[in-house]
Amino acid sequence: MGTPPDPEMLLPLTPVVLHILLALADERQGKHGYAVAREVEKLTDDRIRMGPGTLYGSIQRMLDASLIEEAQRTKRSRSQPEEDERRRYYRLTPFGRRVLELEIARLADVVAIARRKQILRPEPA
Amino acid sequence: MGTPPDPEMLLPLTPVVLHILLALADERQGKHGYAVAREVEKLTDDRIRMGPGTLYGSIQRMLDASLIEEAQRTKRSRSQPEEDERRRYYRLTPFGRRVLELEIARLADVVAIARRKQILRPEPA
DNA sequence: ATAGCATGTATCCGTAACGGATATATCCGC
DNA sequence: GCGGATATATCCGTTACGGATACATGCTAT
Repeated sequence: MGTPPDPEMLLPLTPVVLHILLALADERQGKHGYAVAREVEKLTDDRIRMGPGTLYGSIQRMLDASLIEEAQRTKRSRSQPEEDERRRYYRLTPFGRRVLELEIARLADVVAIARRKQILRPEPA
Repeated sequence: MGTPPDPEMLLPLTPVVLHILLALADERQGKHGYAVAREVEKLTDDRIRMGPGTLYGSIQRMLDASLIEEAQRTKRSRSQPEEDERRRYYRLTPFGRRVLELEIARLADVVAIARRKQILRPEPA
């Protein structure tokens, strides 16, 4: 029934949304919100930090846009039988994955343009 | 008197601000607002379009942040003695240039992270 | 055991950015 | 001199961000 959404329409992503998608990109099982925030800080060497307002507000908007979905809690091994009940896990939807791919391709273009205009010094090692 | 501003504090740039800086990056003489908008559309293959609100609002904010400055109108040759009086020219400040460099370096890092996570297909030619 | 801190989620709300609509004036080609 | 592209300016509704606050749970050291 719903018209399949055009991923291009969501571009450009905001930096926050991009980094959340990136933080979730290699975790099939998903991550919970707080872990996403820590991953973003780690990936960006603390240059991007997310307070709770930004984090949970963005997650809600991304759920609404079907970029991510809530994932089932995976059962742990006998050695780790219990897990923090408060956690809510999220993972990329296939749609979110495509949006991420397109956004990264767009950013690669931007960097290429900047190189042509000699914004960057030599090639990064 | 004024404390020298830390360029890192302005990052990450919004996509609009980034593209305006990029459009001005290789023009020492500066460009006028409307020409900036057309350059951005050209550079992004029409994926980013700027209406007047976004364009002039962003220019004003960038002036306030000292990322750009108004440039003197350059005298034209005898064969082109007159020029559209309405135009206002802008160019990067040294500070704006540094901010642009840092932002591009940051984006290059983001793309590199995405490659590590196998978001992108092979190397772009 | 309990105090203290990190973990974890949620909401509120002020500020800023975006972006369409509108207005107005000038330039250029016919 | 008409019409469309050029050029700038302002207004204002919508959205995203981001700090503050709140509150509950898990962990660890004394």
